[in-house]
Amino acid sequence: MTASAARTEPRPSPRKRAGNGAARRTDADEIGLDALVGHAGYAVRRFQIWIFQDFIKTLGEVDIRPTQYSVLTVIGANPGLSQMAVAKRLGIERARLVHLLDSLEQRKLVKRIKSKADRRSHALHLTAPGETALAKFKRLAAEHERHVVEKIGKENRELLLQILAGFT
Amino acid sequence: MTASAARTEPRPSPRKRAGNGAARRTDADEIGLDALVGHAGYAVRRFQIWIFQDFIKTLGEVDIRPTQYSVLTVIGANPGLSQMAVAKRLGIERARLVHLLDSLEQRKLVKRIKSKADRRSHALHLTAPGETALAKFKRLAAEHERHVVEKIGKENRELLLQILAGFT
DNA sequence: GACAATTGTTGTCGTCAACAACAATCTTTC
DNA sequence: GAAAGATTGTTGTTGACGACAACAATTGTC
Repeated sequence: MTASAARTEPRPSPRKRAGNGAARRTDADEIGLDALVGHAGYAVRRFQIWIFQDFIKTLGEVDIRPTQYSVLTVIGANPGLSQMAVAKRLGIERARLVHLLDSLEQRKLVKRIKSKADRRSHALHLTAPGETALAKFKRLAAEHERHVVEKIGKENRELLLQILAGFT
Repeated sequence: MTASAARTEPRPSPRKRAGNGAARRTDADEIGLDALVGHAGYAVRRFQIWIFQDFIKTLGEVDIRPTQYSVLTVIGANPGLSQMAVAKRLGIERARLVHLLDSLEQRKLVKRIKSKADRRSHALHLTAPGETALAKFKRLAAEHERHVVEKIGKENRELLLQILAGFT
C-alpha cells in the first residue's frame, strides 16, 4: 500500500448558477452540485448505493443480500453466538435480526439451538448445507470485490478500507 | 493533500474461529468478522450510517435530512431545473422526488413553476425564505463536515472525496 | 424472594429504492 | 398534419431497513 493513489477526474468545472433563467441545459448532466461537492456524506452515499447494487446483482443467482451475507459470515466465523451478540457486532437491531434469521432458517442455512446455559438465548449455527452455501457466497462476494477494484482501483480500495477500518 | 494518511488501529487481531463451542465471549465485542473485514461494502455501509446519523442530528434543529439538503442545494445552484433533471442528477427516482418536493413546497422553501416551454414540466426555484434557510443549512452542514474531520482526520476525508469523486 | 436487567419476539412508524401504471404533453415519422 | 412513440409528473405498491416501544420468559442482583 504505497501512496499516490486517489486521483480521478480534474474536477467537473465548478460552475455557479447558469445565468439565464429557463435555459435548456436540463437534458445533459452538466448540472452543478455546488455545495454538495465537498460533502463526504454525499459521495459515500452514492458509492454505497453503487456497491450494494453490484453486490445484489453479483449474488443475485443465490439470492443473498448484503445484510444476509454479513449475518452468515459472522455466524460461520463464530458458531454459537447469541442473536444479541450478532446484532450488536453488526450494528443491526435485534428486532431486525429476528426476521433475517427467520428467512435464513427457512432456507435451512442457519439453525437456532436453545442454549442450555441461558434459556433465554439461542445459539446460532450454520447447517451443513449452510456451510457449503456460504463457501459459494464467499466466492461470489470475492467476484463482487473485484468489480470494486475495477471501479476505483486496487490502491484506492485499500486506502478506503484503511480509512474506514474504525467503523467495522 | 499529501500522502501518508489512512492509518488507524494496528488491526483488531485477525482471529479465526474461537476453538470451544459455546464459549462465553458473547458479552464483549471481541467477535471476529472473518471475511467481512476486507469487504469495502461493509465498511462503507457502516460509515454511511454513522455519517447520516450525524448529519440528521446536526441539522436536527432545522429538520432537514440529507436527501432534502441535496435537493435544495442543487435547486439553489441551478434554478429552473425540471424535476426530471434534478432526479437524474442526484440519482433519485422521480417518483420519490415528488414527495420530497411536496414536503419542501409545503414548508415554503421551494416552488414549482409551470414551464411555458414544456407544459409537462415544472421549473424548480427556491423561495426567498428558501434562500435564507438554505444559507443556514449550509452553515450547519459545514459543522457536520467538521465532525467528519474529527472522526477520520482531515487528510483521510480529502482522500475519501478524491477516491469517490467519480460517483458524485 | 423482590426487583431490575437481559433476550427474543411482535408490532408500528418513517425513510428509501425499485417498479408499474396512468394522463397530459412533447417529438417523431410517415 | 395525424398517428405512434417517448417524456414528465403523479399515484400506488412492494420490500429492505433503521428506530422505537411493548411484552413474556428468564437471569442476575441485592
